[in-house]
Amino acid sequence: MVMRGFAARSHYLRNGGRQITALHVPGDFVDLHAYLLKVMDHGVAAINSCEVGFTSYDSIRRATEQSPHLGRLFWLSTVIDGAVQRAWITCMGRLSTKQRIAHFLCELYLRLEAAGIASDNRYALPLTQTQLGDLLGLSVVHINRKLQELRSTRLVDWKGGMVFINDFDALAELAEFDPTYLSLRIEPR
Amino acid sequence: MVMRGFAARSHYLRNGGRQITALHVPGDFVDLHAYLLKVMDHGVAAINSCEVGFTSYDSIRRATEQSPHLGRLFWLSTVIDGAVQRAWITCMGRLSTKQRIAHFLCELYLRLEAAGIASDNRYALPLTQTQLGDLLGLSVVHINRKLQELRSTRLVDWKGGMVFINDFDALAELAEFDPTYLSLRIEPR
DNA sequence: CGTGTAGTTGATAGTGCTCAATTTTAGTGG
DNA sequence: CCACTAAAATTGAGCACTATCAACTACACG
Repeated sequence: MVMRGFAARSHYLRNGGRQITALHVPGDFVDLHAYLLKVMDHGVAAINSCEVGFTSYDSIRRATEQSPHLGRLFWLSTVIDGAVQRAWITCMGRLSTKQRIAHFLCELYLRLEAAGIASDNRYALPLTQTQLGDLLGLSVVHINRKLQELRSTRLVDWKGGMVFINDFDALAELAEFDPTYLSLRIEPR
Repeated sequence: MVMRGFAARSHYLRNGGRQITALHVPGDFVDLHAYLLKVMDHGVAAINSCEVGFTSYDSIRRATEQSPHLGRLFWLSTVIDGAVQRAWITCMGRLSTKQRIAHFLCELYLRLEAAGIASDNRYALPLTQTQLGDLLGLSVVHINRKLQELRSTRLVDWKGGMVFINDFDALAELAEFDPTYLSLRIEPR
């Protein structure tokens, strides 16, 4: 489990290309999948300096057997990861570059807010533009240009590793972002 | 659970666009996610004429509580779905159109073979090119053209709703397809 | 002050989309 | 068995989007 910092799950390709398939933030159980999938075909790496916690598979097994409720929570955690991945698939397949970036920034804000490490429409985002490209399936150059366009709308800013969302609702509207898939408790914003 | 036929999980966008985020084939538990996620933000629809089985959430809950092993199998099922989605993300982000199509055809062959409804490198694929486009995040026209190029390589054919894989290994090589993520039993091919 | 990484820019070549038309296929009823 | 119809597949043309390559700038660090 990630306690502090960001971690990325990624695939590497023959030509040196890379695709990040999941971004894990503090509070995320990173490798519950691996508890069930004996063979993993990809790697998880820290994005920045991370603090992580470990548990033995044995203790997870015992916990799930002794407490079905806890078992369901673990299961739920992986199911939500799946919902996030489906949202990413839709982003990558059908949204414009600007929408993809906006969608990602919206998603991450809500996830970090839920984790208690973001508020006031701002958060630290320790990614390089190259990493954002690997995450969204785009080249750095293109990310850079579309990011400039996005900044010029004044809806959002990202500099010095900090994201400032000036108008969350408008940004979400732009990205067709619907937070339902994150399964967060619905609270008045 | 799908007993016969294909079903697709998809998101719809404002502009009428559609993205298929998962394709379910016979033997797939389609809505285990929904057992845990009380709110779903997308739909599941039959692709062709389907035969489906139903179970109550109650009986799933009872089964998982009485038999942790069965519970782990259900969980595993959703985790494998997640692995497939991650593979799709990589496809959509970093593979060429021809590779994406080839990757999809390879994946589906192995899944159908495991379900016992495909063998001899051939299977029935009841999708239109439009649906394949919605699945891979591409336009019909583009799908059509790249499909022709793929056919011209003689590695694979697809006509009359039947796919014929003439050289699975070469097709997999082209698509950088590694079946690990499907978590199928490894059998000599 | 040198060094390396990240960010930015311009130019060019692919890649993929849209629109619109045409051909083929499958299914229907006579 | 044939005519009719709707859906699916195919084609061409033009344009928009995105990648690549190659510089160049900004910034942090020792």
